[in-house]
Amino acid sequence: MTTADSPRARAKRQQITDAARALFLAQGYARTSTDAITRAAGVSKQTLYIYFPGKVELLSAVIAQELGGHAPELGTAPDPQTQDPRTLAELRTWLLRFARRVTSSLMQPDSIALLRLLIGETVHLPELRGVLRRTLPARLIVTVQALLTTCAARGLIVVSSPDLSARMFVGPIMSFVALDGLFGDAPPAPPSDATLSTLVDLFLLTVNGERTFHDPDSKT
Amino acid sequence: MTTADSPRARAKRQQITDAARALFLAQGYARTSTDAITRAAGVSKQTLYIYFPGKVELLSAVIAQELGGHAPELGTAPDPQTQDPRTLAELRTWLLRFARRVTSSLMQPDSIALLRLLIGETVHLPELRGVLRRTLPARLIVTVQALLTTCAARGLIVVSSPDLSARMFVGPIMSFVALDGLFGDAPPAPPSDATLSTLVDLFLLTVNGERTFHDPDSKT
DNA sequence: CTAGAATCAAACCGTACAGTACAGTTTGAA
DNA sequence: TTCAAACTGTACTGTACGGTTTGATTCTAG
Repeated sequence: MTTADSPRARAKRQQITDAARALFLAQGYARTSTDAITRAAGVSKQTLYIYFPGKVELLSAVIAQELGGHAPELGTAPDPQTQDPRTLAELRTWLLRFARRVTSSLMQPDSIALLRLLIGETVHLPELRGVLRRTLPARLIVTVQALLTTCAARGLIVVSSPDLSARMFVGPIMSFVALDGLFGDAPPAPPSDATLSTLVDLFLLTVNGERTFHDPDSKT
Repeated sequence: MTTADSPRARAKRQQITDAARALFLAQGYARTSTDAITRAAGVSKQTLYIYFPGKVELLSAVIAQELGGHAPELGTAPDPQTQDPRTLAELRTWLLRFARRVTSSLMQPDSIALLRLLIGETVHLPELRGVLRRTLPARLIVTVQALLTTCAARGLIVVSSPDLSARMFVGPIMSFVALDGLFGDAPPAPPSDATLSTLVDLFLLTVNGERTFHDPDSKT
C-alpha cells in the first residue's frame, strides 16, 4: 500500500474509489468483482492492490468517503441561516428547513443505494453498525433534541422528554426515506413542502404548552 | 422439483428451508453456500436441488415463509381484544397495544436479521422491494390510517390528513426498530411501556380536536 | 418380500473470483 | 539521457461455489 500522499497518488486512489463506489452502490459488495472495478477505473489490478490491501478495505474507504460527504446535510450545525430560533415562527422555519434538507439529501438515488449497501453489509461487518448509527439517525435525533431543549429552556415550547420529542419529529420524516426511498421501486420524489409543512405543524402540537386549541383550521 | 405434497415431502422441504433460514439470517445470502445449507439440513445436495430449482428460489421460499409468520403481528386486524374504540381512552389503549406489539415483534433478533437480509438483497432483487413495502411499513400505516379515519368519522379525534397522522404515529415507533434494532450492535431491548405510553400521549395531542389552537403566527 | 421411489454420499464440471507474479511501458524529475 | 518509481497487461494460482451426475443405500407401499 503506497502511503505516498503525492497528488498523483491521491488522484489514482480517487480514481479507484470512484469506480468502486459506483459499482458497489449499483450492485452491492459481493456481486462486484475486483476485476470489474479495475476495468471501470481504467487501472491495473496490481495498482489496486498497491493502494488497498484488499477488497474489504476498498469498501471501507468508499463508505468513509461517502459518509463524510453526507455529514454536512445531517450536521449538528443548526443551519447558518436560521440559528437560534427565538420565536415559534422561527422554530417552525428551522424545523421545516431541516426536514426539507434531510429528505432531499437522503432520498437521492445514491443515498438510498448507500443505505441499502450499508444495512446489507452490516450483517458481516458489525463495526459498520456503529458508524452508521452515529453518522445517520443518531445525529439527526441529537440535533433536533438539542434544539428542542434550547427552545424549551427559553420557554418557547414544553418538552417533557427531549429524546421522545425528537423521535416524534425525526420518525415521521424518516418514514418518507424508508417507505418511498428504501422500499420503493422508482427513484423517489421527496415529500412536497406542503406535506412537510403539515408535518411540522402536527409536531408543534406536541410541544405546545401555552396555547389552547380550537378551530383545527383545516389547512392542507 | 418434486411437487409432491406428501407429508414426507413437506417435512424434507421444511428441513431444508429451516437450515437455509438460519444461515441466511446469520450470514446473508451471498456468504451462504448451498453446501453449508445441505450440511446444516442433514440433507444431500441432490435432494436440495430436487425440492428447489436453485439458490434464489430457496431464498424466496425462506422469505415468503418468514413474512407469512410475521403477518399477524402487523396485521390489518385492529386487534381482537380492543376493537373499534369508542372513546379516547379506548383509542389510547389500542394505540399502546399496537405500539407494543409492533416493537416487540420487530425487534426480535431474527426480525432484525430478516430486515437486514431483505434490505440488502433488494439491490439485485427489485421485486423484493414491493413485497417488503407491502408487508411491512405500508401495512402498518394503512392499519393506523384506517383506525384514525374511523375515529375521526366518529368525532373522536380530528384528522386533517390520515396519511400524515399515521406517519406521525408509526414513524416514531419505527425509530426504535431502526435505531436500536437495525443499527444497534447488541440485541435490542424494545422500548418500555412507559416510553410507549408517553409516545402515544404525544401523538394524541396531534389529533385532538377538543382543544383550541391559536396559530402562533399565521404560516404562509 | 420385493419393486420402485426417495435419499444419500461423493466425485465431478465449469466458472468466477481474490489475490499474485512478472515482464514490459510510461512518467517525471535530475 | 538516465534512472527509479509508478503503472500496465496478462497470465497464473488456489480456492470456492452453484449445479450435475452417478451409483449405492434406505425407506415405504403393496
